Amino acid sequence: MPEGIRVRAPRSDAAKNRAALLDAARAELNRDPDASLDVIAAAAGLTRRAVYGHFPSREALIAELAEVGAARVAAAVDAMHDPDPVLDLALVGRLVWDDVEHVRAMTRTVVRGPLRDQVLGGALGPLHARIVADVRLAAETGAGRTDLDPEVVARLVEGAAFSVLDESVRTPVGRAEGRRLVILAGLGALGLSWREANDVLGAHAARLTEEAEA
Amino acid sequence: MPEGIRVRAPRSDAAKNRAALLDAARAELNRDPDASLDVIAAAAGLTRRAVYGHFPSREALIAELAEVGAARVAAAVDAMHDPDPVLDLALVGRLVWDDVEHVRAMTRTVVRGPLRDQVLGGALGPLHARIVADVRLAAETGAGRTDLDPEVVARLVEGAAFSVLDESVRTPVGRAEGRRLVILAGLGALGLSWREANDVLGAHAARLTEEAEA
DNA sequence: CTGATCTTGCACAGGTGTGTGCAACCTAAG
DNA sequence: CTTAGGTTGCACACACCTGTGCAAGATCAG
Repeated sequence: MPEGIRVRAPRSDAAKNRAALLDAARAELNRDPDASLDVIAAAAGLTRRAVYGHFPSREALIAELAEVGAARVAAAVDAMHDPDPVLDLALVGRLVWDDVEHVRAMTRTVVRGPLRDQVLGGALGPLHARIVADVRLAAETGAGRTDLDPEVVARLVEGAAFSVLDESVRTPVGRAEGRRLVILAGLGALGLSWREANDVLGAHAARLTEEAEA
Repeated sequence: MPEGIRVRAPRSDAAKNRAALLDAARAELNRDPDASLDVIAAAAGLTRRAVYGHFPSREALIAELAEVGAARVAAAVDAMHDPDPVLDLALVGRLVWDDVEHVRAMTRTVVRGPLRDQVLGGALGPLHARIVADVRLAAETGAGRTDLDPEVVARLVEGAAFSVLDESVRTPVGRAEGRRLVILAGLGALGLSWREANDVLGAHAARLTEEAEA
């Protein structure tokens, strides 16, 4: 929606600075969820005042940050599927973790904060739907639990992932260990025994735990 | 430690107002974790200024609130034990839930906030130790998972309980349903399959899911 | 009733944060 | 080079919070 009559193209450094602001915000909010615009702008090599040339408010900045991140996750997860619901769930766990692992604290604050519904209901809506579908299919197949509503189970699965996120923020957890924990915790919430969960892990090591080829 | 020479007993309404402040704080912080002293004092029928007659600072108020709550939970949990680690874990889940169910949001903010370590390492330290012991014993018995460090499993079990707490804050969950969810989620994190978890629930319904006799 | 205990109401100091306005100043586009 | 696009640095207004001081009033103990 081009509203004003541009007599000249926007300067190229504008977009660059905007991106720098988003990057800086991601990094700073990853360290301190309540980082002020001042420190974010400084980290981007700009002034607080300049931020308002790119974003109407602090909230708008963070919201865009969250949406970009959510879109990234959604894209990463959409790139791989499996017909087996249990394996698919494990796969989702791995993909999400890989994409989020380096911005754990930031993810945590978004997912625990007021942006939660906006993000989970927005770009990540399809992901939730996929989890619910997997849970339901697993239940019908006999692999997953049938004692709880699939919607609730999906929430517990997601909650288990968030628990791992919490744990990984408190005590350092490596990338590989994080993957394993997310998958095991998720399958546990789905109703698998720990042996079954490990069987899944072992039977599909290539897709679940091994590093992607460079 | 009686520091000043009291020529007269303290007024009886002082203690009452102090308790009212704690109650109001519990209620208000249950609605808004960042409730100001102003609204808390008002809810207690007092002025913000009067608060400082009872507590040296806002932080001290909240800290005392958290410690009182933690002590309550610790006492409730200490009143009942079982030698079977799996059943004991389920029992702990039930007892904690019953004690916390009516202050879910408040509990959530304490447990997710900076007071976490102070509380979990303080009055609730023994509870964590008990969970770790149960997890370890369950692993040795063959009932619980052995693929993860007991300390990590304990964290996952606690995390599962917190997930249920989150879920119950978002969508209303009855007292009985909460109990069931906490236990099932906890045993799932321990490594039981959903059928095994339900078997435990069924075999000990009296102690796990039924209301205590009045 | 008397007086210590508590509460009130107001004021103030100090802090932190967001959002705006504006003149001066760089810097890239043409 | 010219000029619009972008940034700076300063100013201010505003909101909100905590913590304190102090005089005046209310309230309970003895």
